Amino acid sequence: MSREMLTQTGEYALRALVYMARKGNGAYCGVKEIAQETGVPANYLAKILQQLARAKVLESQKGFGGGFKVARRLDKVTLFDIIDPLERIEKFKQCVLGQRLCNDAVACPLHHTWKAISGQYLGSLRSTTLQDIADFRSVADRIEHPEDAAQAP
Amino acid sequence: MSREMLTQTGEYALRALVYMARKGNGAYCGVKEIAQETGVPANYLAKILQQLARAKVLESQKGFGGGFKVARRLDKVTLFDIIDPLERIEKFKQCVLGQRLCNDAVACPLHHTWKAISGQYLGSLRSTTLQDIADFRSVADRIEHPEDAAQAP
DNA sequence: AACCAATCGGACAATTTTATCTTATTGTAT
DNA sequence: ATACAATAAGATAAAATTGTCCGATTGGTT
Repeated sequence: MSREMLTQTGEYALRALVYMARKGNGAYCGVKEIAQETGVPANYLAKILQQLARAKVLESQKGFGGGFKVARRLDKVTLFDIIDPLERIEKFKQCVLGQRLCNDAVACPLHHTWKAISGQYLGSLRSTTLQDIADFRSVADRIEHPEDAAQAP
Repeated sequence: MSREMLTQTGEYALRALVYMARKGNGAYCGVKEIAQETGVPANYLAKILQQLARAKVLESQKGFGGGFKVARRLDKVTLFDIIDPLERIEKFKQCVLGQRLCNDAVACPLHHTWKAISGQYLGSLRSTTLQDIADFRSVADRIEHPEDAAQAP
């Protein structure tokens, strides 16, 4: 059993959702458009987005003008919400050395190290929202468009 | 391209090396013995240990009484040394969102989050040695054998 | 009502990872 | 020298992951 931080599938999902979040308007996004813009294989992306729709992270709409859109407010969707339905994140809770018994009291030699690492990983996933990402401007961006940065609250 | 913290292969390697480190004596360990004790498939383990021997982390000895042993002092072998030959760890340096350009100045929305996460991961791998692990006693151990713990320096 | 765009879902194909098996070779001990 | 224990190495198989294709279905538009 492997401990992926991010499978290919998870990365594709992030790319797509980040694209959708940054696009901003509440309209449905077609799979083709997202695939085009993010470089993700369209058919595979469709499957991934369908899974996220089943997990209530996205809403899908069939028919003309249909597609996918984020189902909740952007600040209510964490990276964890996106990745969890696609990968078995519980795998991080299992003992790295495969010991049957491994917890804070009876620990394998790597238990604490591993707990710290995976804790930070999962913590970051849970505390970062699509809103954070949509708002993000890189240093270069801020230099080019200084008026957009550091606005009053 | 997926970002594994630890593939099955990597986990097997850790289990085996931790077993060897904790066994302690400088003798060669047979693959069968290690496989038995760690629950790793013997033939597959052989392949993994051979890779680590090629990477100079282990030494192998053929013939009667042969097997594998750690090639350096335990405090000179980090977890990174063990995992690096088996997985492509550079994958952590690549942009999570697949952007061609992504660095501290021109960053993708996840660059900093990801850099922190992977930084802690790689840091832990580089700073934890087999010696640390061989020395490790769990809380329960220390209660059972208090004389072994907290000895004078 | 008929049409059309787009998802849905299942089947299938390719690739990568993991695992096994078999044979050859090496090196030590008797 | 011979036997034996154990690695080395290559071929192959199984499983999981990733990717493709296609027909069915849905739902809005004209």
